[in-house]
Amino acid sequence: MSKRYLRSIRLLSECMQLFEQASNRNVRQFGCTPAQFDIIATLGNTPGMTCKELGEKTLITKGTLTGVLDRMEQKGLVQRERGDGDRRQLFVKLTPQGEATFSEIFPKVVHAGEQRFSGYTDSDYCDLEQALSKLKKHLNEN
Amino acid sequence: MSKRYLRSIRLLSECMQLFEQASNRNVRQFGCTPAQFDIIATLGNTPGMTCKELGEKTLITKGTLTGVLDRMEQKGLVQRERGDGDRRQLFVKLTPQGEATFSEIFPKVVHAGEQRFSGYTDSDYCDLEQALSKLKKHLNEN
DNA sequence: TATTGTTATACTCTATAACTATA
DNA sequence: TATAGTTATAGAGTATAACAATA
Repeated sequence: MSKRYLRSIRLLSECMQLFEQASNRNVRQFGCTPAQFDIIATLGNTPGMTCKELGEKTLITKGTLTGVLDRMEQKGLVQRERGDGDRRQLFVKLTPQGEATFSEIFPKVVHAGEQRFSGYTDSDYCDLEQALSKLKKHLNEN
Repeated sequence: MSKRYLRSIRLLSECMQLFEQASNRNVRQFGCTPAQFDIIATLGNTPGMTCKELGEKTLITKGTLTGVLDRMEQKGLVQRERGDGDRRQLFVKLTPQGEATFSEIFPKVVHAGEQRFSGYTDSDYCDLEQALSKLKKHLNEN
């Protein structure tokens, strides 16, 4: 019987869409596409990382990543550097301007999102985290 | 303190991505894009609906929807009809071929997704549904 | 005047595969 | 041979605004 499964998946997808729709609109108002914001948020507060690592964290495939990074480089948000070790790897990091964008936008986006959780109690968070942690573990294993 | 919020949102997004990545790959193997599958799944087992209604259910904006429906019409999956009532509205429904595609693909996609929940107990489902229902309600209200 | 859906524009993401350069 | 990243290609989704037909 797949009713139970469908109900859960539908709920998961509805929650994600409800959240993302508002969040994406918010991000775009700051002049970033969702993918670009994802990269800024991933690179923020790090010394940078290889394209491979960045692709794995953001789930953007390498061919796509090149294009996204090209546009961000044009906007002066990221820079690519050949590292000292393996000369096939490119090291991607935020430029000073990228850092500034991160510092300015990230807290605002987080704050706007957090507003939607106002009234969520400790135990609400706890239940949600537990249920989602279990789901994540399960999805990773199956 | 936004740590709690960030942790929950990160988990939500990770679960969704883990699930969607596999599901989208699966859907594409059947020759549909995720958006097209979304529309087929929404129209399946219904007499059809207006573009407006379809857009609301799938969260595809009207300008985009026209393009998606164009491609699906070309593939012979959907048809658009001017209704009897309000003559501004277009009624969208699956063609017989669209119905056949729905009947063939939908169960397979559901089944493949359900596989990843094998081992999920009744109480696991229960916890997940409760946590997500509460979240959905909350997101809708704030 | 407001609403339904289309058109037009410009951009962005996507999958995929072939390619370059290193290893 | 394998890996990191780019290039090339074709298609698809996105936001946005202007528009036609109808209400």
